[in-house]
Amino acid sequence: MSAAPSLRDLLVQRATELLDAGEHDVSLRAVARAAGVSAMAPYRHFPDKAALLRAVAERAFADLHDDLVAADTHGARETIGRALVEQGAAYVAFARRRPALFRLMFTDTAAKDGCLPGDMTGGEAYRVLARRVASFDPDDPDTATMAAWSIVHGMTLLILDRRLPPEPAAVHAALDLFVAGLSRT
Amino acid sequence: MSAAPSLRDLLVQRATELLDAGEHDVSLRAVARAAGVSAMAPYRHFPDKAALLRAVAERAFADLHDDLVAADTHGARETIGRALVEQGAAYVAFARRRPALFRLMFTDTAAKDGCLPGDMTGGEAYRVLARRVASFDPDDPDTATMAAWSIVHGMTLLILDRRLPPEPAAVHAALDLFVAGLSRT
DNA sequence: TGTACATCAGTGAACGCGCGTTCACTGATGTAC
DNA sequence: TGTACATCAGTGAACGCGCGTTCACTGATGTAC
Repeated sequence: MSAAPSLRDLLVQRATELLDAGEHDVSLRAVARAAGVSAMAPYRHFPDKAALLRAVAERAFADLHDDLVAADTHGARETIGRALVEQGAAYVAFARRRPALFRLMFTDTAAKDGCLPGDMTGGEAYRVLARRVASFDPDDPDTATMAAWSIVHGMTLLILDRRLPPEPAAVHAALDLFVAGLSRT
Repeated sequence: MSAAPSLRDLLVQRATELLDAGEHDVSLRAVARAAGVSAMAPYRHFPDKAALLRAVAERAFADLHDDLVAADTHGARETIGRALVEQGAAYVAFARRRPALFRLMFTDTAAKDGCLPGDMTGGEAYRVLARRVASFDPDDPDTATMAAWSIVHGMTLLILDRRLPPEPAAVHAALDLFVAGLSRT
């Protein structure tokens, strides 16, 4: 672990910035350009483009994890149900703030075949959600977690794809409805 | 409406077939090739590539609509809750059968900006779902429909992206959980 | 201390590729008189 | 019936583009003796 800022880190950083700046897709050459380096330089640090994107997704999953933890602990000060709703809202908010990055994290393209970057099941971010859901439905936590993740993920993508309105009030209402149903099970 | 099979229809057909054959993306030239026609021929029938894809998505939405209606009426012979669950399972099954087409239908890319093909809200397929949901929660049907669509859509994409297992039993379990919660509201 | 060599990050030109789209065209069909 | 012209679907060559990746290289740094 050297203290010097490595080109590797810089490339991940620049790629993330390009995605956050609205680039729906990012080319290896563009990342190199943004880092002020030749088109070939990235190959010193990554075997190919997919490997760079995998590193970008991994760091993004860590960011998402932090957001979920923050929302969960904040919400838990009121009620357990509130913690779950706040987690969902944070998930949506993350994707709205960083849509291209979010799609990169979750979309399984042929290029990434066989190697899911930041595989959420078994990942840290997933566990934050799973633990909170388990406090509601200890009988079948797997099914409840699957349902919870699905509703949040679906709402997120439907909003990104402009099929549903992005209003926070609507998001909260739908999540409240789901959590209310869970509580009464 | 001529009886002769137009090249326009053939292009839509071939594009759909290419997507269903596993092409994650489809190029205008590939579609023309598959139709046995020069690369320029499609421009006689569509102003550009996006217009062709829009036509493909529109036809696909009609197919999805038919699947949802069939599942709904089939399920409704038992209970109303069953109809909703079966609709959700049919949505997932459609996407699993035709993943590339499904992504084309719903993903809002920069290319399609300002013109959502088969906009589901306000579309026929959406109404099939909305009507069934309304039979559960007449107080706030919009929120309940949003939640229902979200859970189904999210489960679908998480399965396509290999974040959740595709087992029908798991899908049904999660949908049952949601519908049970809805019923008790 | 000096020399010889290995390592390693980054360069810059070039490759082959498929793409969407342009352009000017061909040749068949329909239609007006 | 014949001629002149417009319409229209499809052709085929070419454009410019950015891409991921290859290749042989340069020049700085570290290390063994």
